[in-house]
Amino acid sequence: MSAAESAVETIQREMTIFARRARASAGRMHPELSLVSYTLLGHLEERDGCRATDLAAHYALDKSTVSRQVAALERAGLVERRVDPEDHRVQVLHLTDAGREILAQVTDSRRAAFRERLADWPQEDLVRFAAYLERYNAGPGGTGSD
Amino acid sequence: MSAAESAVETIQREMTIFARRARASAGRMHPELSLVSYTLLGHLEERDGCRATDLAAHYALDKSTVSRQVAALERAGLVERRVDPEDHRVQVLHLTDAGREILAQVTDSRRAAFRERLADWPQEDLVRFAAYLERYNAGPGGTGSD
DNA sequence: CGTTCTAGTTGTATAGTACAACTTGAGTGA
DNA sequence: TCACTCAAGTTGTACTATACAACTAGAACG
Repeated sequence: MSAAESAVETIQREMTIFARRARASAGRMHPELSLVSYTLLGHLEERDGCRATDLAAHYALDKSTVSRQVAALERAGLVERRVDPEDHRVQVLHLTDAGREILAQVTDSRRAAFRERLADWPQEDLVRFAAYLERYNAGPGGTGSD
Repeated sequence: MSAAESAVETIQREMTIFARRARASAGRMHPELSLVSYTLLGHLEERDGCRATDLAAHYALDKSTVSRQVAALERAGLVERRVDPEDHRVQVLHLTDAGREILAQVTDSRRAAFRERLADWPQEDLVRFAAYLERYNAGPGGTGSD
């Protein structure tokens, strides 16, 4: 096997390990906000509100899954639903102030954890690693882990 | 914000994106072998057999989780348990031929996906990216995404 | 020996997910 | 206008992955 092929295999394996760990630890780190909830909240902030169907499509989740996630987030007071006056089937989801606050908090704490984990990395390596990750995620979608 | 801090933030964001995408797609790609099972099988092949406890420690899984996963894999005929003659508490897990075959199949298909995604990367970058990921995952546990 | 440690299993509970059946509202063609 | 079809969400149900706690069985060491 060439060095490139073996590197691809390593990348595949390590990304897989990371994905599994991320999910497991997200729950422990932030019992109030699972990785999915965090992601959905982030999406709502980014888009400044959207429909449940959009979330389902964007994250390849079943609409029932999104429905229950949103219901939980609403129960927790982190999002609110506003019925679209144009189409009464549609509920436009918005972050509440509390939701915005928790999202910011979790983002901070996640960032702190990453920072600690990467504390002894030389800056040059951090920058290069970050660039590789961006390049990977920005790459042609659909075939990798998308 | 320093370049190092901004790099940390990028790493956090991109890793999160990756994790979310991987989670969404892992199950759909290989219905016959979950992400966890695949990872465990891969570990067994790499180490040429190991104990359930080692798997649990290495992947930060509860021993009960590993126990059930292994039981399922054994039921499927993909691994076999050999009681350690030195210590009868220990079961050394080994891939069966069927396990090796399925692992190879799934690895091929996953590798193809990754290879396609990484097709236009210079080998030098692949090797460095792989090294960074290994280093990240091997890093001090508990705080990042471990 | 008995105590304590280790490897693994089993009981129980929870979260996240999918699929299917349903409800409600919107659009559309005769 | 009315019936039919399509779209957005909800709810019933089932399954998987997971953790934690309680347990069994074997080993190690005094």
